[in-house]
Amino acid sequence: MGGSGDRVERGRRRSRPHGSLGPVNEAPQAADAPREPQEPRTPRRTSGRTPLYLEVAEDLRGAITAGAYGSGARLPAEDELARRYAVSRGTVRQALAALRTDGLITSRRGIRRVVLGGPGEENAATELRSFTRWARSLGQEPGGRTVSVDPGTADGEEAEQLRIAAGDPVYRVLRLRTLAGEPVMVERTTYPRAVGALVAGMPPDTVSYSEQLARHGVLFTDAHHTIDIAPADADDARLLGCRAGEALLRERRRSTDPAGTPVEWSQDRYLPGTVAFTAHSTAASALGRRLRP
Amino acid sequence: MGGSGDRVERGRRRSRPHGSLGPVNEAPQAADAPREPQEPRTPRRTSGRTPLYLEVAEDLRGAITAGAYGSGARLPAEDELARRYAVSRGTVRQALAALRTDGLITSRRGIRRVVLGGPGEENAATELRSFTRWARSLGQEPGGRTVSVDPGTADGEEAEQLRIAAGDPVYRVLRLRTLAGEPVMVERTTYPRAVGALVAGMPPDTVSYSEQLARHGVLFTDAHHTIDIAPADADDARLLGCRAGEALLRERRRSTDPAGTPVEWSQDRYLPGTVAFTAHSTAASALGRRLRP
DNA sequence: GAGTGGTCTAGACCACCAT
DNA sequence: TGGTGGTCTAGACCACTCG
Repeated sequence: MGGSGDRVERGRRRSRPHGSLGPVNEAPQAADAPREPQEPRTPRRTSGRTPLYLEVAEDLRGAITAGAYGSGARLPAEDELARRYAVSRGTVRQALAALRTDGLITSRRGIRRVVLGGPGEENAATELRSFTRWARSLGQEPGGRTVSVDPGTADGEEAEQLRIAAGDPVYRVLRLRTLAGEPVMVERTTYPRAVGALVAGMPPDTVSYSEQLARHGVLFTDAHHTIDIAPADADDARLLGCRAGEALLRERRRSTDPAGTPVEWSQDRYLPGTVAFTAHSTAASALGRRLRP
Repeated sequence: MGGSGDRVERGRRRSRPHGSLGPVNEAPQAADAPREPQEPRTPRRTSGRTPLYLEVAEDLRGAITAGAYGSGARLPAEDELARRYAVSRGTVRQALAALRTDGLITSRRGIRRVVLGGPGEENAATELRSFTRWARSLGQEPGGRTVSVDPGTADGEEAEQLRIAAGDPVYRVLRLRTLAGEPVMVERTTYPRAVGALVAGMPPDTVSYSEQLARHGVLFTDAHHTIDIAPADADDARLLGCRAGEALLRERRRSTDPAGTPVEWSQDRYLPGTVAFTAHSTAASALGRRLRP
C-alpha cells in the first residue's frame, strides 16, 4: 500500500477531504499547511476492518522502505504524525511500536525516531510463518512429499514438549521439503492425538498441513524455536542427497494454540547453504543463546 | 523480586497499607476482599525509578515462574489485575505485553490470558546481551583472548553493513571466546573508525568491549542477526581446536546505537554442541528465514 | 528552555468467546 | 448475554537530549 487515499474513510464527524490516512510518503517537506482548529475527535469506529494503527504502520513502512526518509533520517515527531494521520498520539505510538519490533526504526527518549534500514535493505517482515507461506512470499514454489505418517506413543521428550504423558498416543510425520524442486529440508513433526488424527486424514500430497489445520480450527499462534547444528542421519542423507554425518542446520520448534496448548513439536533439518535464520533484537528481548543443546 | 511489599510506595493520594504492588503471587484464590470505592486515581509519579508497568510485569513474571498459576492456567482479567495492583488498565496491558513478548503468556480476544510455560520451564529471559553478560548470567565464567586488533580499510560487505564507504578506515578484532576455560567461539568484529579507536586503546585482556564502550557512551541498542552454517577456516580450526572445514554455527550481527548508526559488524562462529540459539515468535513478528545466506 | 519520547490515567466502544 | 481483550481518544506530567 502506498501513501494516501487508498483507504476508505471509516470515521465519522471527521471532515478531511477524503481518504482516512494523511499522505506521509510525500510529507518530509511539509510542516506548512495551516491547521484549522479541529473539532474534538471522537474515537473512530473500526468496525471489523483493519485497525487504524496497522494502517498507519503500513503507510509508514511503505514510506520508509520506499526510501522517503533516507537511512539514518529522523521520522516526524509523534505529535506531528498524529496530526497528519488525524489519529491520537496513542495510535501513532502503537504503529511505531510495530515498526520498532520489526527493526525498522529506533526509539529513544529525547530524540526523534531514526530510520534503521535503508531503501535497498530487505525488510525482515518476519512472521510466524509456515514453510509454505514463507516460500510463497518469496515467489518460490514450495513442494515436497510426505514420506510417512505413523501413529505411535510419545517418548520422554515428545511428552515433555507436548505436555502430555509419556506413552500417550501421538502421530509422527516425516516430510521432505523442496524449493523449486530442489530438496531443502527434512521435517519431523510430532502431533498430539487430536491434531494428528486430522493430519492423518489429509491426502498425502497436502502441501501445507498448517493451512489445512487452520480450517479445522487448529491455530498456531505462538512458537518457541531452538536453532543449532545436527548431523544428518541415514534418512536425512537419503532424502536430501547429502552425506550421512554432514552437519545440517537444525530448528526445533514447539507451536501452541491461543489456549496455550502445544499442537506441534517439530524438528527441521536444513541443507547447509539453503537458508539462514534472521532475527532482530532490541534492548528488550528477541534472541537468546542456550548452553548444551 | 517476589510478591509484595518489597517496593517503595511511590504514589500519592493512595491509601493502600504499604508497598505499591498488590500481592498477586498469593492471589489465585482471592477475588473476595470487599472493594471500598476508590477515590479517583491520579497518575503516579515515577520520578526516576522503575516504571510501574515493569514492576507489575516483574511481579507477574515471578508469580508465573514460581508456578502460582500452573501451566495452562488462566491469568486474572485485566480489570482485576488493575484493581489488585491499583494501576490503570493501560499500565496492566503494558506489563502483559512485555510478558507476551517473552513468550510467557498468550493473548486472545474474548478469553483470559493463558500461562504458556510451566514452573519447571526455563524462562527464555532474552535480551540484547553481549557474550560476556550472557555467560555471567548462566553462572559461567566468560574468558578468552584477543588474537589481533588491526586497522584496515572497509571491504564491500563491511562498508555496506557499517554504512560507510568502501575504503574507509576500520578496525578489525579477532577474538577467541571461552567458557570455563574451554574454547567456544571465534569472533571477528569490524568497528567503524571512531569506535575502533576506542577498542584499540583498551588493554588486550579486556573481557567485554561492549561494557567498556558503554562507559564511553557507545551504546548497543539494536541488533540484526543472521544465523547459518559456515565451515571452519584455518584460524578457526587452530583457535577452536577443530578440523578445518568442520561445520560451525555462525551468527552474523550488525549492532546499532540509538541514533541508528552501525557501531559493530561481527561474525561469530561457534563450535557445534556448545550453544543453541533460541527465539520466540508470535503471530506478529520474531524469527525469519532467508534464502541464500 | 524547547522539543520529544516514555509513562500513566480515565473512559469509551467494539469484536470475540463462552454460556 | 456477559465477560474479556483489542482499539482509540484525550490529557497530563516526566526524563532525556540538544542548542
